[in-house]
Amino acid sequence: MGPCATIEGMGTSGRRVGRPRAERRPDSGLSARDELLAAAAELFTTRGYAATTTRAVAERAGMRQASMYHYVSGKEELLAELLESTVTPSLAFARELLAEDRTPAEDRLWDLCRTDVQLLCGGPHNLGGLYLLPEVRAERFAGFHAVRAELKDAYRQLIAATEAGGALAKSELDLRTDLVFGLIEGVILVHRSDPERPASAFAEATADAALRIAGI
Amino acid sequence: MGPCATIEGMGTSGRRVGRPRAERRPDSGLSARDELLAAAAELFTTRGYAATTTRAVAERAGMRQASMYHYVSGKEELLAELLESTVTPSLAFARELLAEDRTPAEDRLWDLCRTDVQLLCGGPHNLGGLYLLPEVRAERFAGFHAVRAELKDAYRQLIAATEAGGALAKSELDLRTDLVFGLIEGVILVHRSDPERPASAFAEATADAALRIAGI
DNA sequence: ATTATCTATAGATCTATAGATAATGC
DNA sequence: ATTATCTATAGATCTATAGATAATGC
Repeated sequence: MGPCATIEGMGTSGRRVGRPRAERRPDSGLSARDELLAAAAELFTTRGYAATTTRAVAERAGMRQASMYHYVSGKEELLAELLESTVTPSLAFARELLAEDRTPAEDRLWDLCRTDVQLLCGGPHNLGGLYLLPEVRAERFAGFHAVRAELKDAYRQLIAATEAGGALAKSELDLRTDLVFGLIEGVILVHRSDPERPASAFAEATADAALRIAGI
Repeated sequence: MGPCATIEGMGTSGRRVGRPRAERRPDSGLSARDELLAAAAELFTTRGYAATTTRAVAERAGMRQASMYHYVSGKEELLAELLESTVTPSLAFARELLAEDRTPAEDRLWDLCRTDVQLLCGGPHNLGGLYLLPEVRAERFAGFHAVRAELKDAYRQLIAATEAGGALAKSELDLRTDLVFGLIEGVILVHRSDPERPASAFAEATADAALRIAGI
């Protein structure tokens, strides 16, 4: 490895292949694709998906509208990737928790709620807000929905494994699961309207509230 | 009043002034403006605001795109009116409850939660879903936000008036208010993903859950 | 030669207005 | 005469492609 080695995709140092950009900007350290994703995250969550133009995304990422197509096929791909990248860490954590069967289910449920809220609200752009976009229901994002459904099922399993949850009939268990899940998603909205509040304290309060809803 | 008297704005009977519509449809009993509002409600909640064209709204209301402008100034006016018409009944009910100071605050809070969920999820088009649209944050809809803030304050007052709420510090009271409010709005999302479930049972379960969050 | 970008633009919208038209009302 | 509608369209987008260009790599 010579002195020119760089991490792939990163624009770490001065000279880069290809025609220079029209407007130079300080190097963010992100790859062009990641800059597009970050730009899309901010614009989609604040203005909405349909209201965000490809020009707005590209220009915020520091390139011209047409150049975006060198990295992605269009807006849809950006949203699909953002959605999946947001829910995947939550699901990974949920799976770990499901496997820890020596820890009381109550504690694991609390942990999942707290972590989920923290992941959704803790990032720079309130990525959780993406879930609320009406366009997300489209067939195109079935992949995201599948992962999200699996996450919801993890909530259901944990609720069912608690002392109070073990006795519930199926319909009652479904209802509580929906309420807990609804609280987590509703909290995204609250965070959206007041992004100043620190996510960590908020996450713990939400987890407390979720346990109360679950009946513990 | 002769036999031709009709309720104003209603297309109650056969002969109407003005050029006939290009496509005749059975009379819905609604005024043209209300048909536009109903069409907008359905399209905005399902496809989103920005993704809904004036053509789609007008055509669903049974008229051509340009004819819409005879009744409204554009999409914004439709959304503004829908938002206000959705939150106003909730606020009216909240005010009634605040005045009933002989009823325990716990009971009134439960009632407010139940009624709010019922109003938001009970209608034909999940109007509550309008709250979630990213465009709603725009300055243009300040009127709606003012009413919504007043409703939230009613929640806060009721929570503060409960046994458990009386002892809370301000920051803790705010947090619980946000969590309760977040639950109500989150429930709209749950309802959106499963509109089959009867709103009434759901509304009561949500009210129960809200009281638990409030610490009762 | 390869790559990342640019500029330019065709084609497809979408909104809001202008002006015509087909009813009823008087 | 008044009204509610229509058709037509100008002007303003917005997306995605074609083709040119300005770097580095060999």
